[in-house]
Amino acid sequence: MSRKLTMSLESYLETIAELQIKFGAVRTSDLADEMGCKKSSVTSALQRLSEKGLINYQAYRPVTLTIEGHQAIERLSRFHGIIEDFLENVLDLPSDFSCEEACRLEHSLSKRTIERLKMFVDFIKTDTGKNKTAGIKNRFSKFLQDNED
Amino acid sequence: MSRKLTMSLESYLETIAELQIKFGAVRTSDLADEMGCKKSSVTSALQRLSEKGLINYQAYRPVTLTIEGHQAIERLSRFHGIIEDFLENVLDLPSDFSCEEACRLEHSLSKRTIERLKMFVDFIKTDTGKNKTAGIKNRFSKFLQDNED
DNA sequence: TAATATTGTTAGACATTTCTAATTCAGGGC
DNA sequence: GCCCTGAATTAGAAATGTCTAACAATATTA
Repeated sequence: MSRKLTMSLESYLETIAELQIKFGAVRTSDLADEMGCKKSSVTSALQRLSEKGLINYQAYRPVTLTIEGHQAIERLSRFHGIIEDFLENVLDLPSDFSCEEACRLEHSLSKRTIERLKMFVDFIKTDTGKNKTAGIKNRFSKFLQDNED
Repeated sequence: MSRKLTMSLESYLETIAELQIKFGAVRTSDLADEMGCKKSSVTSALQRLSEKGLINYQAYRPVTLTIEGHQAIERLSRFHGIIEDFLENVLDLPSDFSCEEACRLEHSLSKRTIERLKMFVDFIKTDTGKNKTAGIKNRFSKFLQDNED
């Protein structure tokens, strides 16, 4: 079994982390609801995550993340944050959409692109355009308004 | 059979289009080389693309795109171009890397994000920062140099 | 043309991901 | 303690996507 996670398993792992914070114990049904799939699919995913040592899983019991599971999540959630920040605060997309889109993209963007994207967001936030009044973000907002279809 | 393409089939279709321009006829072996997979995987993909009506396929003969195939490609290659442009000319990443990354991302980014990204790249290209000398691109380049690790 | 080399396909395997349907388990009520 | 209900799992199917190895078709070339 390879160590690398598929997009699907990454999503399950993240959702486990979310629900753990939200509810404490994480049950199969909650995961199925949140992921929009059947419970049997969840069981299958849990078994595969368990084989990879990312969750503590025993049949018929709530699951928890292992240390390794938490580490895997950490990288993902950092990626998610950077992408969401870019979509919402640079591209000026609505926050709910940005979050959903980040959920997809965090599994596709390479580390290299992510890190550069972070640099760019940081840059945009500090850059004021030297004319004091309007930073790039404001000018882009105006640009969007001027170019509405 | 669903009409929607998977990432994998999208990649095969694009590669067929590329090779068609490059070589005229598209053979299984060329596809396998370009995709970095075995010929039998190509055959399997070709059969599925054929069922979806995207390519003209007959065993042991070179393949060509159908009208539907061309249409599918059009959307994808536009997406690819926008993403590559962003990576290379806004994030200032190397062009070969940008192309590879765009190949992955064109299958993940939503239409909405792509269109907004295009607006943003257009904006960056016109925005000169109002101080005549340095546009955003130049300032970001400088920012990157100042913040090297 | 006949032998050979290349190219392409099939068959069969395996992993992933999902579903439905059947079964098993755990906790609460009696 | 026994039964029932709901939660969870298994079994079995299907689609995708890939591989290896065996086989078939085509091309080359002697």
